[in-house]
Parts: sequence; C-alpha cells; structure tokens
Amino acid sequence: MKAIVDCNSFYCSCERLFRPDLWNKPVVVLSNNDGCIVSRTDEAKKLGIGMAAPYYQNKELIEKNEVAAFSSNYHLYGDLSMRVMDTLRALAGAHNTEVYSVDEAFLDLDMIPGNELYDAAKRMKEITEQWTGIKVSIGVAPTKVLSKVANKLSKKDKKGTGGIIILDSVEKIKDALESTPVDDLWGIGHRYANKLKNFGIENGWQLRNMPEEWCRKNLGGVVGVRMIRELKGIPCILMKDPLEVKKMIATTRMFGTPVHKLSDLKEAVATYASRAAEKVRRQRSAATSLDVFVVANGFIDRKYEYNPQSRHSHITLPQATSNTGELIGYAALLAENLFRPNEKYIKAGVLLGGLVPDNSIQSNLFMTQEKNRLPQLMSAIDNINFSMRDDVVKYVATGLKRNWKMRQQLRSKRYTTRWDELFEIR
DNA sequence: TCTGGGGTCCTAGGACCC
DNA sequence: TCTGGGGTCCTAGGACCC
Repeated sequence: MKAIVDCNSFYCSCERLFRPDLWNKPVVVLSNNDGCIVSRTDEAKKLGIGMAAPYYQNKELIEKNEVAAFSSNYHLYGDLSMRVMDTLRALAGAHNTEVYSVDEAFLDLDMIPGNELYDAAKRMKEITEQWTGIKVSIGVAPTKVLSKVANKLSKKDKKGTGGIIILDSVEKIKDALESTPVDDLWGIGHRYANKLKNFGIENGWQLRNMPEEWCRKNLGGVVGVRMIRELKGIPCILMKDPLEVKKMIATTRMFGTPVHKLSDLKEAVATYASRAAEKVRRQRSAATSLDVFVVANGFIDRKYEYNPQSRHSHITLPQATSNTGELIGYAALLAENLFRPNEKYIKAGVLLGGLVPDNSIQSNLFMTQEKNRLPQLMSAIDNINFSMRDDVVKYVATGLKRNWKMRQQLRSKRYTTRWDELFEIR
C-alpha cells in the first residue's frame, strides 16, 4: 500500500506556527510579487477566497474580514518542509519515502500488515504534528492515484475522518471514486476534464470502468493507460528513487516594475543565472545547455493591456559547466540578442538544461591552472553565502541596486534560518 | 537518385503536477 | 481566467544513419 502525507494549507500553517494570535483566524499567503493567493486556511476558504485568485481582486474582502495576508517566505517554508520530511523519513524509512513536493510525500507502506495500517498512519500523523507543529492529512490506498483520492477526501471532512482515510477494499474504492469528480483526480487537468465531461464521464468510478484502449486514444497515450490501471488498483506509477537528481533547473521571476533598459534586463538575467547555477551545484550537476526567455508586455492603444509576448533563445554550451561567471556570460549574450529597444519586459528567466553529474566534466591538460581552480572558488562562495546570508558574495553583473526586484511587502520573519530574525519571547 | 525499411537522436510543444 | 515559480513526462516530427 502507498500513502500520501500532505500538509494542511502548508504555507499558511508555517506562518501561523509563530503567530498564536492567528491560530483560529483566516490567513492567506501570496505568490511572488504579491500577485495571487496560493495558500488559504479553512477560515479563509469559507469566506469565499478562491485558490490562485488574484490578490488585488480580493483585497477588499481580505481587509473587511481582517484576513492576515503574507508574502511568500521561502526560507521559512523550506526549513519547515525539511523538518516534516525528516520526520517522515525517520518514521517510514528513508528508502520508503519519496518527497513529492514541498508539502507532500509518498510513503511505501508495504511492510505494514493490512490490519495495522490505520494505527500506523495515526501514529505517523500524531508524531509529525507533535514534532513539527504542522498538521497533516494522510491517504492510504493500493496505488498513488488512489491514495491521492483518499487524501483529498480526508481533507474535506477532517473531523469525520480524523484526517486519515484508508482505501483497502473494492467497496471503499468504489465509494471514494463515485464521490470524486474527474477534475479532482491526480493527472486529470482542466483540458482532459472537459473532454471527459463531453463524453458523459463525470466521476472517477465512471472513468475507471472505461476500456483501456479508449483511454490510450483520448487521454494522452500511455499516460491514460497508466491512469486507468492506477484507478483499478494496479500500481503503474512507481516510487521514485530518492537519489534522483533534476534534469533541468530554472530561475524565473516577474519584475517588480516593468524593465525597459538593456542594462536592467542583463542584470536580472545575470542574477537568475547565478541563482540557477547555485541550485545546479547543490545537486552536484553541471549544465550543457542554457535558455533565456523574456516576456514583453506592450502598450496597445495607449492603454496598458495584458498581452504577454514571450521569446526565447537557446545555446548548447561547448562544455558542461556549473561556473557562475561562465553562465552569466552566456546568459547576458542571449539577453542582448532578445532585447528590443521599444519593449517593456515584465518577466524573464534562465533555464539550465542537459544536466550531467559534475564529476563527469572533462578536465584537460590545456586548461589553465586558474580555470581548474574555479570549482574551489564556487564552493567557497557557496559556503559563505549559505552560512552568512544570501548574496554576501556576488558577481557585479547581477547588479547592486536591482530596481527590477519583485515586490514582497508582507513578508514575515525568517524565524528558523536567520539569527537576527529569531522568534522573541518576552 | 528516392527507390524500401528500418533505426536513433534531438527538439518543440502539449499536458500535467504543486 | 492566466495570476507565480518551479518541475516532469510523452509524442510528433525533422535530421540523419545504414
């Protein structure tokens, strides 16, 4: 059996952890640039604040009901996520734990006898909540897709289910799938959901009973076949090896205010390149390709209209590298190619792809000694930046003023990762 | 030269996830 | 409806090989 453990309203729960005054109050957390709402507590959901709803459209509602709103504080969420995941690894075994996202993990529970599953899940839930202060919900079923179904249902009725649902019989699976609309299934997005509804398929049980070949034809080939088998309880989406590394790494951001100068654009792109390079080094990889993209938003009829135009530029690197200086050089070059004088840019990004293990980088006799020492320079910079704070050491190309930086006006303190922002008790 | 029947590798684009 | 910043997997089509 597989379990999915999911933190309830994760970003909001992190914010509330250090704010007892908000424990029963509505809270929302905003995306970067304070653009839209990406996490809501139950109290906020009850007020009718939608998921991914634009912040400015809900501002009135938020202020009227004294909803606490926060900018995203990734230092805090990242650290608390690590605590939750470490706890789960301790309880289920690291090799049985697949961290699926910042607030979710799949657990392989095959070693636990069927009649002990509920007690085991309950114990995991209690210990995780006690050790981390973050509430979780658990769904258990024969396959990943079904465990997600169970998890979703357990969240809908936290009191009735105790935040745990186990689907361990055909009858339970049937009941669960009948009350799950197709668009709530993991792997069915809005496109497929609409398609299914046009065929008169509304819930998970109806989909489960469709022929495999029909799914192959209509739901993206083998993806559709896997989906239907998973619904039938045949595991097709396997647990991932915890040691797997990423194949591409990106850093992209909206700008706080639109950028129209090439110098600003290059600064931003250099900053994203160095951030991406850092992430690449952290997983001991090197990139063999680099992409830069920009999104321009023009004035139309003297009116500011949302009309994003994106262009991108790609380069295959002569040699795999994770060196910030080198990557900034290429990124700046591509940014220059993309730049047009009369455009305003609202967003840009850098993607590092074709990642290979960094120990496979060929060093050669003809490389200068200086170049051979660059990895040491990089790790020295990484160590300083990690132990002190972000960007103590940075490339000048990334800018000093950074007037394109995103807005984050409502960010809470980084309680758990910065000495000078510790939680204070008087 | 494009006639047959394979095969591989790469990229772009679509669909999905949180 | 497209608001945010990440990612993954799959397929189709082109280039190239024998």
